[in-house]
Amino acid sequence: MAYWLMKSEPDAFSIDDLERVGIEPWDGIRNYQVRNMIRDEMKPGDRAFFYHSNTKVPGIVGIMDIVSEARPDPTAFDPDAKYYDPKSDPDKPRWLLVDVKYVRHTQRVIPLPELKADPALEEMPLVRRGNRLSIMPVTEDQWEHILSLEDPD
DNA sequence: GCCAACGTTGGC
DNA sequence: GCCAACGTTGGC
Repeated sequence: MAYWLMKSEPDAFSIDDLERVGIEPWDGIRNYQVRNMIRDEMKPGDRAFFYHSNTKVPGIVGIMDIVSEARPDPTAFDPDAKYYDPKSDPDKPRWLLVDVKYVRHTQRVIPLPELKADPALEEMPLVRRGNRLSIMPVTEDQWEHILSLEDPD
């Protein structure tokens, strides 16, 4: 079982939205490195942090389960979709998604500056300069460490 | 295959 | 809203 961190802008899709719907196709991935990771390494049963990006307080806000294999992202075929890609052919899909399932909110938002300041997390791509991956792997040690930050005492 | 221009991400 | 970083596009 592997661990991940997945970013979403809460204005587009938030942890509260995920709680409401339960299971959601994580669509809109348009980066080859991320696509290859979900295709080759992500498996049902893996667990992920939900991260709010591009918002007033960016940070980790919840936990979810990966509940599907990677499968074609139908929004790539939809001319009206925000992430429509005319080069993605339904017979040979270029973009993939996985389904994610709500587990719970974290006990508090764990803000990015706190993650950045933590020596135990300095290897995380999230806190490294210039990183732009919307999905990234988290080691088991990092996962456990972040969980230990939930309770500020 | 090079690389300038352009678009996107995302913190601040 | 600004802008650094970086991926993609397309002319050559």
